Amino acid sequence: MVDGGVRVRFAPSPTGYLHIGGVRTALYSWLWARQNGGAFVLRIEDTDQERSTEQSVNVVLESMRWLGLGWDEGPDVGGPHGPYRQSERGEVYRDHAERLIASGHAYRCYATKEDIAAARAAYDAQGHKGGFRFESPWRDPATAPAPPSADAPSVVRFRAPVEGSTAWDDLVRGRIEVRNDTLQDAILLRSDGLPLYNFGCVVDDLTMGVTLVARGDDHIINTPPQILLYEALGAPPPTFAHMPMVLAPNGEKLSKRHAAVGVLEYRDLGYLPDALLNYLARLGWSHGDQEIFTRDELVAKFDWRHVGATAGKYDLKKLEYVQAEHLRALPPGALAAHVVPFLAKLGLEVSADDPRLLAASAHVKLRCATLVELADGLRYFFEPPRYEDKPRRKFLTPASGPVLRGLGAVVRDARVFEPEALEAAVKAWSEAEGLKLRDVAQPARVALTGRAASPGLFDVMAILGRDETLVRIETGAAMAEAAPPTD
RNA sequence: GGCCCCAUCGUCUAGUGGUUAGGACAUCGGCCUCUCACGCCGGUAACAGGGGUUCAAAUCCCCUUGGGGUCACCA
Repeated sequence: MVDGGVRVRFAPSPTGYLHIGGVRTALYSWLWARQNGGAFVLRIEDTDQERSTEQSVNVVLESMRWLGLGWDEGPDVGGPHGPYRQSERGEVYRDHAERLIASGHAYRCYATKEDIAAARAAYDAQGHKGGFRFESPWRDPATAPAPPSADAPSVVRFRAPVEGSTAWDDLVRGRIEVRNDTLQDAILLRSDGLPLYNFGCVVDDLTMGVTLVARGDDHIINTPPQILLYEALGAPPPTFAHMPMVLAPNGEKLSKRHAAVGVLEYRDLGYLPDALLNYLARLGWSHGDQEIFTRDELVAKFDWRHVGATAGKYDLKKLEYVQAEHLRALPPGALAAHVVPFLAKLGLEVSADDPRLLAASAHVKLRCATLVELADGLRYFFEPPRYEDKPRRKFLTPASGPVLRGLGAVVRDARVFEPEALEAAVKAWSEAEGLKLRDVAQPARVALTGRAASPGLFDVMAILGRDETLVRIETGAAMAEAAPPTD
């Protein structure tokens, strides 16, 4: 043990994007560390040189930063137990492997992959229904043959006990017990000297003083051999929490085929990190009937007792709902700041403190969920309307020409250019003209926004201002008058 | 197949022996209304099946069924 506090780690392997399912593991770990004033450690498990890339490491770091899941120790910030990339910890693994060999808990095995395949084939040929367990000739020192040659490649294997059983109290599943005779003599160090997952993981968690290991339940099967390794190294194992997986809506393993699974995709789609985290937190954990949580609430209220054991299906609709709630809860200034980059993508250079942006966002945010949608709904406040074909043909007809002209006059003469006053003036005028408000409002809406749906007409006018409003009504009237007659 | 895990509305879940089985998303009605939303009101909808234990079981135990994980010199 390195010190007394809570130490939790997130240990992704950099093989592409940071998966949404992995984020939930990271989140629960992070919440636990923050709630307890402990340390959150980020470790890169890159011993699979086939699949790990430097670019992927950057994706992981960038994803975690965007999510706001800050780490106290990790590959870039360092820390007292580094390095934090497994590829740089070869010495630590070799030391521990030597210790295990010296204490009799491990041995060198010279069997080749071919030897093992042959043993398996022979076993199967005897009509067994499974349960193959490779018996290395080097397991028993009394009968072990000499190495095939002086420089023969070898792996280091764990001398796993065959008697008894191994058990632990899982934080989310309770007690789990497995008979030791179902375990293999796992390879600790490959012939190239690199550690295999179960060994690297244990050595790192041990030397980094990790007190709680939270991971997906596909690792339940790895836990007994890991506990045995802790025992062989004379150290108490950490607490384990195996969380259920995140499945696709159809029950399959969630993958690219079902939805965006890379965290950064959600950033580009216009989701808020806090919303994504909120959704993920609630997928598998609950706090009574509460659905919407701020980040601080999550830190304060998270508990392992209410983490469920059932696999959850990823529900985009619910995510969207949670996202919409967070979007609406954002203070005007923060909302504006978030949407500015998305406006820029549309070619609109708008300042985050632009009064029109602040005002318009307050209305548009009630009609969308993501920042991409928000930016789209904001467009016509910052550029001339793009008149959509369908609403234009339906509402900017010759008959609405005079209506728009009349409306223009009312707007031009309005004493106070504010929503309530405008509404009162327009209603009074339309009643006097014998027009229903909707027969005025729809053509006006299309003239003003180019669309059939928008925030309240008078709010739009007020935000646009008198001059711009008049220009657009004029434009709309002209379009209406030039339109082919309807029958 | 062996080993391990899981099982409440379509989905996420509340529920820790006694509840009209609650909430949220989705869905379907209605209200509001200048459109679209928001909001509000209401409806449909679940304890996988079978045995036990108990005065009493969604809750505890067993079996069945169904789903999932894992059986690598991947993680």
